[in-house]
Amino acid sequence: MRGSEVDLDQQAGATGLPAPGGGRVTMQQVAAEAGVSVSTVSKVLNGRYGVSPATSEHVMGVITRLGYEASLVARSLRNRRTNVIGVLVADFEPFSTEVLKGAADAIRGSGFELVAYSAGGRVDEHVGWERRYLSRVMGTLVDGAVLVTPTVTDVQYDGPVVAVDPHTGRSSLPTVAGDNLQGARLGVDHLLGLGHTRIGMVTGRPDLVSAQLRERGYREAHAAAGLVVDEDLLALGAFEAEQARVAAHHLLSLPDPPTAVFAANDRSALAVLEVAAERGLEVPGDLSVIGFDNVPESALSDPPLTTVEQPIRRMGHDAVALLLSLLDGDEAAATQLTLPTTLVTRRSTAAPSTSRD
Amino acid sequence: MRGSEVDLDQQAGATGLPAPGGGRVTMQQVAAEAGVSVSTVSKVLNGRYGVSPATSEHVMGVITRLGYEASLVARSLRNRRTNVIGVLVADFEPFSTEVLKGAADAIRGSGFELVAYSAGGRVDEHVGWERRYLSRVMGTLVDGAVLVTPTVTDVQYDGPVVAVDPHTGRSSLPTVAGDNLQGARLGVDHLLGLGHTRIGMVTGRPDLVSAQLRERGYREAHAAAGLVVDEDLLALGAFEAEQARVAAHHLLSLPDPPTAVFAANDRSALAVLEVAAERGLEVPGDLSVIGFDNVPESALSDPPLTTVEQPIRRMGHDAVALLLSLLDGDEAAATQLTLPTTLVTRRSTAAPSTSRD
DNA sequence: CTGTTAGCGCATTCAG
DNA sequence: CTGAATGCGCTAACAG
Repeated sequence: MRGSEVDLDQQAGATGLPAPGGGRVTMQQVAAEAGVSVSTVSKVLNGRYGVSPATSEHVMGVITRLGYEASLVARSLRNRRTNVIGVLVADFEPFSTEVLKGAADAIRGSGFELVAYSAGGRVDEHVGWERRYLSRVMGTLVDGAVLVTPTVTDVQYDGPVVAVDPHTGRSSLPTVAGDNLQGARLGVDHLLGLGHTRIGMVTGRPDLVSAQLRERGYREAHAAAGLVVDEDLLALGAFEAEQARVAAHHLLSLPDPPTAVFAANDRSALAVLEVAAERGLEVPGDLSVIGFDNVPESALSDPPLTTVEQPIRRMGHDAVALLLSLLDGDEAAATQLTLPTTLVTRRSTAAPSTSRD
Repeated sequence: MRGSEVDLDQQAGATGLPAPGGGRVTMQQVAAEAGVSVSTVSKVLNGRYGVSPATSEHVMGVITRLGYEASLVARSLRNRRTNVIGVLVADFEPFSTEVLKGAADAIRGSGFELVAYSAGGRVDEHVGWERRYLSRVMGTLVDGAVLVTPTVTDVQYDGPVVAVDPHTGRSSLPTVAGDNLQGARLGVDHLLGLGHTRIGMVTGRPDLVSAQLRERGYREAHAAAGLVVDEDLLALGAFEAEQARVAAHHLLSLPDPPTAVFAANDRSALAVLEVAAERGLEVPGDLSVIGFDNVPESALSDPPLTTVEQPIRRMGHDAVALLLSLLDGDEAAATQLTLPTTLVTRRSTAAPSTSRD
């Protein structure tokens, strides 16, 4: 690990030795090595005028030779503008990483860099993680931020912030979301069309608008079909695997259990699939299951999941594009985007069997 | 956007007004509002002794009221330790995001936070992006870093750095990788077992050991089966879609084209699938295709891709776990991990048809 | 117990 | 054309 070179004292001003293969190279060291002052190095680095070509070239040489690269942190602290966009997520899971891929698509060639930040699932400790994260990075590390599935509505903030699949409420944040209402209707109509009449729902995180809209779609679809919904058929899944498992067990233990389940997201749907398997239920023979999101993982299940697709990558893309416009001073860009959803039919849904075993 | 509150001059010392819903709250503002000095606020925040309970409580109150949160950047600059782990990627694509998910799994409950950093695909400009990234964030923003698919071998660095799927060469970096040799043999043996004898290969990025090992596995499998490999059947895909398309076209235009293709990664395999479809070839009827990686996307193709799985998430997990041990001072943890690969049979491979159409 | 001082790495005045 | 001084937001000595 340790190189065979002399071990310099990193604390002190150093003597200007390259310390090849060693720790971070600082501007101090470059300056010392080049025999100039720190500010000259800075000027060279940023192409400021007022440096002789000779000095400039010499310093440049030292920079490349030492492999110097400015510290993102120090530079951020000094400058108002960092050319870095932040994507703030509660956790890195299939949904947020899809958003990330879309964000990366949008940032390519823009000259911006991307930083994705997560406190590692310590979310439940504090609802409102997004405000904390924002405070930590906004205005210093990043010029603007994309919030993925924030938990609160009042994320008023000075800098440019765009929310993806937000807890909208009466928030005025620019927003990108899927058409959750239409999507839910699509999903439930599919089940209805197959002939199901007892359709359970594993609901999402109650504080998110997306979850509320999906439940509303479930209800509207029933109403449109002239069916009344049995409130016992709704169970809280909270967009989360463990809770969804509990919900699934509850629904399947009902005296008159549902023949199909609409899960508020794919993660929940996958949990329902698991529970069904554990209870010896065939999917889709004994139970149809449909999800929401169409994360790539939904195609990996057995059977592959029928689900409502939202264009997650595109949501990430559009969120960043919107953010870049905002950073460009285009206030008019601040809108609430809604992207269409579509039904992806795979093999977890079928007509109900006439007799239940 | 702008709140209805007074617009404070953010530059000057500020008068201590909360600026609710406004920009970043700084420690200055907290101190002013609480009527104490900045250092006192710092002490309260970090639980240092030497603050009266009364003051402490008061300051705490102001902190929560103003919603203050320390700037990650400023804190990083001052402290040697930041409690943040960096995952450095060339781009956010299916492979690197799987690693991210695994990293998140490993970090949960460790008290560390996760920052994923990408310059947004500007990689080809400079081979050796990892050294630049490292310089930018190591020692300041992050305590240690995971490098995903680095391009060079000589990433000597002082701090704890672990590489995932590296360009190993004679590098001494701690490393986590899939068993590429065994995986390639698995894949090609599968094709051989099906009865294929003319098997094309879309090779990977020549500078990566993983690519080299996969090609070696391809050759060894042939040798073990007593077959000589036709060098015309090897085409460069570089782990990248566009290049892989070119390679696929080349292979399928050969006078005596292959009946099966082993692609060095899933991205390439997916490209081969596309090209086959464009040329009116049935998969697996006319052409069998097998990939490598088993990214979730590989199940979404038509037909779903048969592929060699490396446990990517686990690789991310283990890389972070290793990094945490290193940070803990456990030098012994610095090893080269190789994780087993397995064959995932889906529907893109079959026995060759006796007569080609 | 509290405030003042110094400095992390860098970019920007402003003097020389 | 160059370097010394200043400050970004924060923490850690030390002095009061």
